[in-house]
Amino acid sequence: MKITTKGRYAVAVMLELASNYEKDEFLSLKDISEKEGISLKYIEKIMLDLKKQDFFITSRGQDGGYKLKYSPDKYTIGSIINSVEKDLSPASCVKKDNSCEKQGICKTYPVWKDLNDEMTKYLNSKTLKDYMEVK
Amino acid sequence: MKITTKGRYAVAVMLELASNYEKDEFLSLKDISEKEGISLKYIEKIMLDLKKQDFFITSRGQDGGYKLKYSPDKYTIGSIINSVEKDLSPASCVKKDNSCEKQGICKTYPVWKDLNDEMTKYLNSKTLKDYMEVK
DNA sequence: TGTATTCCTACCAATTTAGTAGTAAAATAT
DNA sequence: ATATTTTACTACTAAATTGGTAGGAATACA
Repeated sequence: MKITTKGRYAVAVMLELASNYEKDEFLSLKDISEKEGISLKYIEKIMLDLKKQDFFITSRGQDGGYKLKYSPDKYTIGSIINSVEKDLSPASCVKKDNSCEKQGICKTYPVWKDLNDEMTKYLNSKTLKDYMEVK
Repeated sequence: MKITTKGRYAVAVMLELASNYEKDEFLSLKDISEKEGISLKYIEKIMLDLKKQDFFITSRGQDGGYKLKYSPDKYTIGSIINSVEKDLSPASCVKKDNSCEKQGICKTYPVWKDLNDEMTKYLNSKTLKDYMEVK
C-alpha cells in the first residue's frame, strides 16, 4: 500500500483532467506538466500506464491532448493508483497473484488480509469527484 | 503503508512471544528463528528496533531470551509495525515529520491525508490478541 | 508541410530492502 | 572459575525498486 511519487502524480494528473471535464477541449500533457510542476517526460510515462485502462479520449497534434472519457465520479482513487503502482497490497503475502506459498500456515496472514480488505474497500469508495475543488 | 518483510517478521515474532506470555520462561531468538524459518541474525536486527519501545523483559545467557512485558492485548499491530518500518504513511506528503512543503497548495494532499487517517485508526484498533491462535 | 502532440523503448543513478558478518557483553550452568 | 549460551551492537553488501531522463517514431491538425 505504499503510494509512490508515480501514484501521487497520477492522481494529480487525473484531478487536472477532471476539472477540465466540462470543457469541450483537450488538455495537453505539457499544460499539466507546467501546472503541476512535474516533468513532461515523467507524466508521459505515467499516462502510458493509465492508458491501459479505458480512461481517456486522446488526440495528437496541435490542440491535442487528453480528455476524461467518463465523468469524474466514475473514477475511483483505487483504480487510478492500481493502474500505476506495481502492487498495492500492504504485504507481499496478499499480492494480487496470490503468490504466498505459506497461506494457511503463516500466522500473520490474517493480519495483512484484513488490512488489505479494509484499504481496498476504502480506496474504491472514493472517486475523483470527492477531491475536486469546489468553485 | 507498505509493509516490508521486516514488518511482517516483526509481527510474526511478536505473535510467538504473545503465545508464550502465560508461561514463566524466556523465549530465545534462536527458538523463534527455527520456528518461523527466519534467519537469527535478521531477527536480532528486528529486535533492535522493537527494543526501543517498552515491549520486553530480556535475559542473556543460558535459558535467556525475551518475554512480553505486558499482556498481548496491550500491543497494537500499528505500534509494532511503526517500530520497524521507516515510514508507514501511504505517501511522502503525509509523513510523520510533516515535511511536505506543498501542503495547502497540492490538490492531492487531502487524498493521502484521509487515507492515512483511515489506516492509522485501523492499525491502532487491532492488537496481538486479535491474531493469536485459539487453542 | 511543418509543428505540436501523443506514443513507445531503452537506459541510468540514487535509494531502499533484505539480509550477512563479526564481535563484545552479560548471565547462567556446570 | 570458566565454558557456553544468549543478547547487544556496528558495519558491510547484493539485489530490487524508484524516480526519473533520452531519443525518436507516429499522427493529426493549423
